[in-house]
Amino acid sequence: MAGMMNARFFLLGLLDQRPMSGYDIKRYLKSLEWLIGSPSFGSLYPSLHALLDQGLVTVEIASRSDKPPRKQYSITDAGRLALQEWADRPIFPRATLKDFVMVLMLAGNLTLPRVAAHLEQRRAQVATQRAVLERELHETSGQMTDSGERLALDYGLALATAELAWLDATLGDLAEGDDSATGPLQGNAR
Amino acid sequence: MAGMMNARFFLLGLLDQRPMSGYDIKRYLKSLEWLIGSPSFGSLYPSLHALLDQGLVTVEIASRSDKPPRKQYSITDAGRLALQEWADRPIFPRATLKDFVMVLMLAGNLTLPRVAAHLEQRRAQVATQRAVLERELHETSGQMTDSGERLALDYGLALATAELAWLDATLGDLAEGDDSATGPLQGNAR
DNA sequence: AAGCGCATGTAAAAGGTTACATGATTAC
DNA sequence: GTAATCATGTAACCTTTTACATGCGCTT
Repeated sequence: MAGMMNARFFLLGLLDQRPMSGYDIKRYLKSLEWLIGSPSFGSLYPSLHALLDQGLVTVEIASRSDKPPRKQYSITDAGRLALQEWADRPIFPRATLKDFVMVLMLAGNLTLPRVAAHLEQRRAQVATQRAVLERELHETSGQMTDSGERLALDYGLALATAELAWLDATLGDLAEGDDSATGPLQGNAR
Repeated sequence: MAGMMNARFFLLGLLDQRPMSGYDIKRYLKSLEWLIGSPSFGSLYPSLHALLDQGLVTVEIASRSDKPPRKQYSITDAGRLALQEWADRPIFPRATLKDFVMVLMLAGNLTLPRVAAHLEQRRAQVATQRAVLERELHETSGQMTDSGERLALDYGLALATAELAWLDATLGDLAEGDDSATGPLQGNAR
């Protein structure tokens, strides 16, 4: 699902929101398959087993009358501790869009300043990458090089610009509703 | 670099633009590492060897006076044929942003109608995904569910909207300069 | 001769996907 | 009883990253 052994921590974060079975997780993630992909059962179940072996989650077999029984996984105290440590780490330089969305998904477990810190880090990263793309585009625009490369650079530039706009707007919302109750987090999609 | 054995065809496409060494490819891809990631040498060199074994590329050792010698890889006729077949396949449903950028990069080797077809396919895919995200966002907005999920959905919505705008603008440019010489392909990044 | 940037390569380990196998329960 | 959905799991295969190993050629 993602390199850097992120996948397991992400699953742990989902289980911190509410206990779920493997099947539940798969369905839940289906709606954002486009952004982060939903893991295959062939990687999902072994990941849950690994978390279990590490004592970060517990299982409970939930038998229901009308449907086959399922295994409900719940996070443990040790799991919450490990998750906290993971979420506190700064985004590593080569983080992808996927990595960022995974952190975003877990924002509900984080304090507002921590969420803001993650957004700021992403902002810095995207701004840097945008500058790289722009420089590259200007350098290659002189010589009539490959049109495919120009297309790709232009596309990347458009996405980076849109992402920066969203980050700024969302960061603004966070600052606005700073310590007010639950925090509003209105939509900023244009 | 990407599942679906795409990586090798992508490399082949780069070599169709101009002969390069492994080191060259790595540097070339470095500027769009953010979008598609640049492969590690540990996967790059074996991929080139595989292309060589399949007869899709040839090598030539280029000795230069001032620097260590390098292996220049060039595409063969068989390689061009295989590449054509690959590029003609429609984008598969679960294609990621990365997959799309890889096709975009190779646009220079494709005819204008083919490029347009790829963009249209991507447009349809993104529009569908955008609708999924929007529905999900409205469904969950009633119940005060997790704020992280709302953030992620809103983020995805913003990106999808921006991508659709870029696709429409670029598709417009392609139609405009339809059969005029080299095709302009101006920038549409906002 | 030591160190650095260029350049290529291999092996071990990790992780994921595909395909297969299994079983419960409901609906026909 | 047979198909369909729900639900979990395993194994073979493929690819990638990580870490290491090697060597050329220039500079100090």
